[in-house]
Amino acid sequence: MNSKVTLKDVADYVGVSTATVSYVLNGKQQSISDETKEAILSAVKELGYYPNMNAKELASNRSQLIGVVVPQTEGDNKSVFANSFYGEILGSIEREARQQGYQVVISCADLDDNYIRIAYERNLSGIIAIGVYQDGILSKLSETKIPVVLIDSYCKTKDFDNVRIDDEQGSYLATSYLIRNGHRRIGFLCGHIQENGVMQKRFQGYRKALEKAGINLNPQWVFERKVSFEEGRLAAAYIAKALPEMTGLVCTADVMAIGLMKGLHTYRVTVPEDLSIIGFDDLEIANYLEPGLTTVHQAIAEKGAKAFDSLLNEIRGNSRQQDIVLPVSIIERESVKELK
Amino acid sequence: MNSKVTLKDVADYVGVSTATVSYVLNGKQQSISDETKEAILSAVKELGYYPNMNAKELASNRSQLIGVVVPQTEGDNKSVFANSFYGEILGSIEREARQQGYQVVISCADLDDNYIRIAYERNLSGIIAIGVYQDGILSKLSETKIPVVLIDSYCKTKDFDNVRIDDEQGSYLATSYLIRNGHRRIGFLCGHIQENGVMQKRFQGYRKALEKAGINLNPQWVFERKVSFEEGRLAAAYIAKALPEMTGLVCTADVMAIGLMKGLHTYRVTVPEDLSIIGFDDLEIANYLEPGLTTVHQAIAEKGAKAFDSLLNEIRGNSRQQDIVLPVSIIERESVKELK
DNA sequence: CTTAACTACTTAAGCGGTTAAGCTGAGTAT
DNA sequence: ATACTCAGCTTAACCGCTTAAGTAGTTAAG
Repeated sequence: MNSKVTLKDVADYVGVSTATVSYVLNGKQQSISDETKEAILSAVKELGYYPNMNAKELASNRSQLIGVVVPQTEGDNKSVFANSFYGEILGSIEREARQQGYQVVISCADLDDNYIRIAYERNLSGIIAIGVYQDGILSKLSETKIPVVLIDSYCKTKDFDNVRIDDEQGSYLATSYLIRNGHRRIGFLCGHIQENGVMQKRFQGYRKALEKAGINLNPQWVFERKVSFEEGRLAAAYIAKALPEMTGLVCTADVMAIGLMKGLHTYRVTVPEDLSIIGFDDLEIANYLEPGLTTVHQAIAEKGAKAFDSLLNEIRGNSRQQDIVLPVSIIERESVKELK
Repeated sequence: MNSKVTLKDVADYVGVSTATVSYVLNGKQQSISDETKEAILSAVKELGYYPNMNAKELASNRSQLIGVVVPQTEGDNKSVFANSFYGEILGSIEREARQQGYQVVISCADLDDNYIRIAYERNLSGIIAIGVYQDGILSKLSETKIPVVLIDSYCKTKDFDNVRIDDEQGSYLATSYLIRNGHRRIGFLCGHIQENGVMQKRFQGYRKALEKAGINLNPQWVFERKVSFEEGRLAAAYIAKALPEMTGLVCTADVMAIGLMKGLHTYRVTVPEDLSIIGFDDLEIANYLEPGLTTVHQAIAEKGAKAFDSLLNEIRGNSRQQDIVLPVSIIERESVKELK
């Protein structure tokens, strides 16, 4: 670990050229005698040589760096990583990347021109972007030819792989679950539908499930707010007013459902007696609430892992434009009551 | 954004040497006429030139990359980023870094030799490491001369800045709060004390507060477990047995307190009627539970921000070996009952 | 005995920047 | 007229590595 042992130092030490050392270290096609190989390898150990990645990447025009971009804010001013959903995705991407010898550079500042500049400057070999809903930036990204995989994105631009869950199905299952439990007057608490493709799909699922059961959708019972604990809590004021007529509610995010449950307490409405609630995401915390939150499960960590797999494929020049859809399922806990 | 516009391209376009362009772009001391400056700047725009960071860092031997290292696992097999405590710190570091033109490379694999290698290879200009309790690796890091700032670390090695809260004081406050509320038979649920400096300090605080109030510490009521929701839940079995004698409990992590509350439900013990609980960290979720979790607040995001500030100072060659201690305070919610 | 085909290397030209040192010509001092 | 200064550049070495192309020595084939 002595400062600055270079390839040249190793080469001199062994008495060969830097090219030979480079070939040995990178296992290229060149034929090198076993003696020389061993001599080089042990010199590397002895001298404590480590490659200079900048030089390596500059010379080879490849890089072992990938970027992960998350939205700047979701709901409030906190970093989105404070939301364990993003944290878990990030963690699983990093784990996969590390195993493959890649490092992860993060940015919590949305996918914007600034980020594209960085990706470009750093010669990132790939980008994973979470929750992008604007086509504009994607077409710019497309020009850079950097491999990109999106997570939970709904865009017209179809140049990229996309890993997501079946959002519509999730919402459909959630709504149907309430219906199966005897509910017919079911509300919907969600993020802003216009700006957010995920919310659009989930709204579709809700709509279709109602339709199939012959229930009219009541627009008064669709509550759009930002996605956060606090906004969920604040929604309680409006939702309480819809009671007792409304008996069930589909929430498109566990965080909103959790905030809501807290907020409802103020209005003395208890879950699930006065209102059945079903969440979405199955965050770890959902299992530790009282009552436990019945919710739509998605394999969060798997999303990250799958995204990295796809990215690696693209980096290696394989496949393109896949839409990878992970399954969802209902996790039954205690926040939904069966209506007789 | 056309592929590979280099400094040379800009220089040729304007009709000057690459040196001149470099001087203009980096604002160095060299005197350059305004005309030339403007010509270069507009050529940069026109051609869509972006520097190649690898080349830049190679030539200048500086880098705009910092590393953030978190422990591999805490409690269970999930990525620690799923714990919003770490997520929030990471987010705040990234925000600060971005504003200063730095990028953040993450690693969730503990601070180990492998990471030091990466730091070295990548020429990281600094490292922020969270929750390091082993001196061995720190002395190795010390040799590399890379600026390092630790967060929540308690190590003998005093070569580095350390940002933390007053853990002992936090625990002391928490315990005193229970005492002030009439509790005298107070338990302690914590992480493994031996392996974890933070837990040691918090245990001290608990001990001292009891001592000051003339209360004997009952070792039976000290529950050591891993720090996670699930381990908190599992602890309920043992803690329930200590009731009704024990009336209050200090938890050294909100996640444990939350898991515990869930677990206690199974044993039909209610909080705070049957047991008063005070947490530690003031995670966002603490405010959205029912009952709201009374807890020791720490400014999590600020920890990250302060750590980056310190790091930047060191990178710039200023100050060394500061111990930055952020304040703690009690947030009163509803999980503690006043005993008559 | 040539020639071809290997093996086991070396040479050297980059990759895209930085930066110390040098050069040039106009302006000023002597 | 001569020397000095200094603004405004240029030159070129270098950062540490990759890699196409070349070379020498051996062995096998014709």
